[in-house]
Amino acid sequence: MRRKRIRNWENRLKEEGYKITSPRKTILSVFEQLGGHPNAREVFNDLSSRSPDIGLTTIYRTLELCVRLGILKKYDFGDGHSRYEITNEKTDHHHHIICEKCSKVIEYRDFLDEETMLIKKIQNKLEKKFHFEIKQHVLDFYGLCKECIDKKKESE
Amino acid sequence: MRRKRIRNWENRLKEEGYKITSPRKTILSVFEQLGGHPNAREVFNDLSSRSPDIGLTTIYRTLELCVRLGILKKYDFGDGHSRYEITNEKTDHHHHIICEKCSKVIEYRDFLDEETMLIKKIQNKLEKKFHFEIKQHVLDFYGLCKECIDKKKESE
DNA sequence: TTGGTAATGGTAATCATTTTCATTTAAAGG
DNA sequence: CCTTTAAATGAAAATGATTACCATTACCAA
Ligand SMILES: [Mn+2]
Ligand SMILES: [Mn+2]
Ligand SMILES: [Zn+2]
Ligand SMILES: [Zn+2]
Repeated sequence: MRRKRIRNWENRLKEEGYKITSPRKTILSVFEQLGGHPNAREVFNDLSSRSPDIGLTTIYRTLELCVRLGILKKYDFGDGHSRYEITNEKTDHHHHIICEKCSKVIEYRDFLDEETMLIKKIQNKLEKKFHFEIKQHVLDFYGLCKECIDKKKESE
Repeated sequence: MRRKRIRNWENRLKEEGYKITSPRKTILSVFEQLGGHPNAREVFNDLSSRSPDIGLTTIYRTLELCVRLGILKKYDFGDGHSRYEITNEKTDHHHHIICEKCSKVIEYRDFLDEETMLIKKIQNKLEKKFHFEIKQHVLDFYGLCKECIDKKKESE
């Protein structure tokens, strides 16, 4: 089991009958290289020099397509625009800590064992009680990052 | 300790030097009576017959003001518009189960004891590790509600 | 009761995202 | 390789939520 299929997302597209196009390759490369949680415009800006021919429309379309196919995850951290993140073994499930002041996002995936177990337990309880079929969960913490705490102290 | 201050939000406004106006009373009454998680337009529609003189602008302003003062909580369930909910003893902290198909929201607050304790524990760990000051958290589950599961089965 | 100031509401402006439609391109065959 | 054809693209216009402006109104402290 060496490095598993590079550009695994090309397969996903083919599987579903979508074409592997130049814009799609370029847009996905942004996620493979930069990582993080860019929004549509940030992807657009990042590409503006390298590929000024790719329209913002196509970026939006590609991002949403990839979300539908599970290639990207879509997040809303409450700052007014959707953010996207590539799905793969490394970035798979994790939780976020978000600064309410500067929107910095820290992600962590070194869950306590209890953390994972308990969430499964809660999920089972809820599925039975409310007859839901639960697909995923979001556990995000909101607060102030170190920098914003310091800034706040100074200005007081 | 009988029922604590009715319309406690009037005090909050005064405390912060804001005026108790007719539109503000009316808008907050929607939350006291209807409950739920309405968005700005739904509040506007609900008021359209009773108080057709209140502008959508004022509703947006009032909602955001109340969020700043902690009178309302603001949520984003990913369906494209912010939703608001009144904060009080009864509705205080709870988690959500959201249907990804029809956007139905169920809320629950009968946490397992472990649930509450573990979240505190995780929060402490994170505060130390990342030097954050964590103010709140969101634990929401996403999936399909009973009705949407049934509909899906039928159409197959 | 009244003056000063915050609040309001209509309208225009923003901003993210979607739709439309004419043009281009991937990829399946030949 | 060359054609064919539906899918994909990009520019521009449309949409929908939220915000900014500004002239007018209404709290409320004096
Ligand atoms: Mn992340
Ligand atoms: Mn709720
Ligand atoms: Zn910060
Ligand atoms: Zn549903």
